[in-house]
Amino acid sequence: MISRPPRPRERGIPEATVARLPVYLRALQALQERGTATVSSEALAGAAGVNSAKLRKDLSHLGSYGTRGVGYEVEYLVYQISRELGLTQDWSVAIVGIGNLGRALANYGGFGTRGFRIAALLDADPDVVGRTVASLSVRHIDNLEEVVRDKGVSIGVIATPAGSAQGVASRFVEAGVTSVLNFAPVVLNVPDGVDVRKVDLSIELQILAFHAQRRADGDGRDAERAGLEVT
Amino acid sequence: MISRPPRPRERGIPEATVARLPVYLRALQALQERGTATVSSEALAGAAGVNSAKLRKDLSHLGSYGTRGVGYEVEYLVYQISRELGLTQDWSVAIVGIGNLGRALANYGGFGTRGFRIAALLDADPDVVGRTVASLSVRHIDNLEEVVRDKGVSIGVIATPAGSAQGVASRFVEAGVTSVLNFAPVVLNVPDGVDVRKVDLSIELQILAFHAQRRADGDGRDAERAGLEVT
DNA sequence: ACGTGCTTGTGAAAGCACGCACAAAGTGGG
DNA sequence: CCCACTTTGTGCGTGCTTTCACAAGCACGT
Ligand SMILES: NC(=O)c1ccc[n+]([C@@H]2O[C@H](COP(=O)([O-])OP(=O)(O)OC[C@H]3O[C@@H](n4cnc5c(N)ncnc54)[C@H](O)[C@@H]3O)[C@@H](O)[C@H]2O)c1
Ligand SMILES: NC(=O)c1ccc[n+]([C@@H]2O[C@H](COP(=O)([O-])OP(=O)(O)OC[C@H]3O[C@@H](n4cnc5c(N)ncnc54)[C@H](O)[C@@H]3O)[C@@H](O)[C@H]2O)c1
Repeated sequence: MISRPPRPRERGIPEATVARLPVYLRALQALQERGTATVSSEALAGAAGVNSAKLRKDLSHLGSYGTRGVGYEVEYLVYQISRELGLTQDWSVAIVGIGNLGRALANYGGFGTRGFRIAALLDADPDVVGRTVASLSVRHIDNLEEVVRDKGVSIGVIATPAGSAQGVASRFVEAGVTSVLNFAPVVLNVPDGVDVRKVDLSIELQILAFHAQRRADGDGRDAERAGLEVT
Repeated sequence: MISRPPRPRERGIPEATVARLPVYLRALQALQERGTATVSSEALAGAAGVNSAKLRKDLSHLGSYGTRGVGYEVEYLVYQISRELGLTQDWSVAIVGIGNLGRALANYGGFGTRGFRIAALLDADPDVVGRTVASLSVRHIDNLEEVVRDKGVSIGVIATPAGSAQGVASRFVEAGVTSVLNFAPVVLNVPDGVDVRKVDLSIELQILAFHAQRRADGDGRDAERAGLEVT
């Protein structure tokens, strides 16, 4: 009865699950490179640093891709997760702010391997504009709209100082970019329908400091509320 | 195996709150620089990009530091949050892996202003060891234990390639470092009591891609399921 | 054909997190 | 001194997340 009409249209994957899928994907790709054909939820959960029940529930949101008594076929699962995450298509990325961080990002080779193509680098500094970074010539920020259009940029990365970030974000939005990754330590204001994620190293350090202090405080006695763990 | 019957349910600020305190702190410091003396939960919440009820509840975990009818005294609140986060003391940070990213981190000035002092840079590459980066001479990774001891390092930052990250993490732990910030795209295995946080740019991009794809899929018709927001 | 053993997929329970809405508490004017 | 107004602190309902625990499903050997 249950024919095999693949049900890829499961709307509504929990946000928490979405955030873990990339982790599973990476673990699966590592297994794949090692030639592993199938993997159990227990083993994959171990590699991803999560509880196995959570892993199974997460995967169940994509469909029933496992085989009871056996586990999951690695290659098939890699494909399914990639498809769900939208990695079967290419995404064009523009980085604005080619300073310390922007250069590091541009030179990082780990993006291209996962469907993300760095299409353009932009900066406001005349000394930086025109220089070649990671085989790309840095364009002036004034060309943002043109670059977005011509290169089909769909993801904008902001690596400018905090003071310039909101302006850059607004221009991205104006140009039609609806996905933004922000490294500047400011809260960006964007209209509905635009997805902004931030990476803030200072905040990470402060969270670590909080836990470290707590550990030091309640020392000796009940220091067990200590570590979160793993990643 | 590790069952923990006794629930350590004592003094506890929710994890979600801890993650937002640094955001409030930054907003408060911006107000402080502008000379603002007091601020309402509504105004501060706006600056931090959160709901005002959430802000008030978060702050209530630290104590009753507001005045009804008036708001919060900026300076006092800055102090209280700083103290809670452990920023009234200095934290010594060591960065391992002085490549693209490690150099950007070392050159970033935004840490020192918040109680974090970059105390040492370490690398394994003979070409990198001995060079001066951000006024620090890069030490060889073999000196990790010595450096941790002599500089009182309490936070370790890992910016090495993925393959080296676990080894570096283990050495950090062995040397007594219980807080680790990991940029390498691997799940680190550490003993209980060690706090690891990860920053993974690829994951952020993949989450953006997921939402972007969803937006593109259900276009035109019900595109309202669209953007989150965050910052 | 059928039992054995292993692993998935998922109800159900428990725990968190969020945000509304409002009483309590403080300010300032009259 | 009292009243009108403002803003905090929080009780409570709602929905999301995590985890447990186990029936159902599949492979394989007999
Ligand atoms: N470097 C790090 O490790 C690090 C760590 C945490 C956060 N950050 C944040 O990342 C951002 C960048 O850091 P950085 O160290 O690379 O800074 P940086 O000063 O080295 O580089 C900033 C670059 O942005 C360019 N720029 C400034 N205004 C611009 C505009 N309006 N349009 C286009 N380009 C503009 C500048 O010309 C410069 O090249 C900052 O917001 C910083 O707070 C950096
Ligand atoms: N550059 C980026 O923007 C970026 C973005 C996302 C993730 N990452 C991750 O950050 C890490 C570093 O990236 P990168 O671009 O700086 O790489 P990189 O190759 O430029 O630098 C890595 C450095 O680590 C050193 N190293 C290697 N093994 C070591 C060891 N065992 N002990 C000490 N040092 C060692 C190398 O000598 C090198 O200097 C990688 O894991 C990468 O995946 C980087």
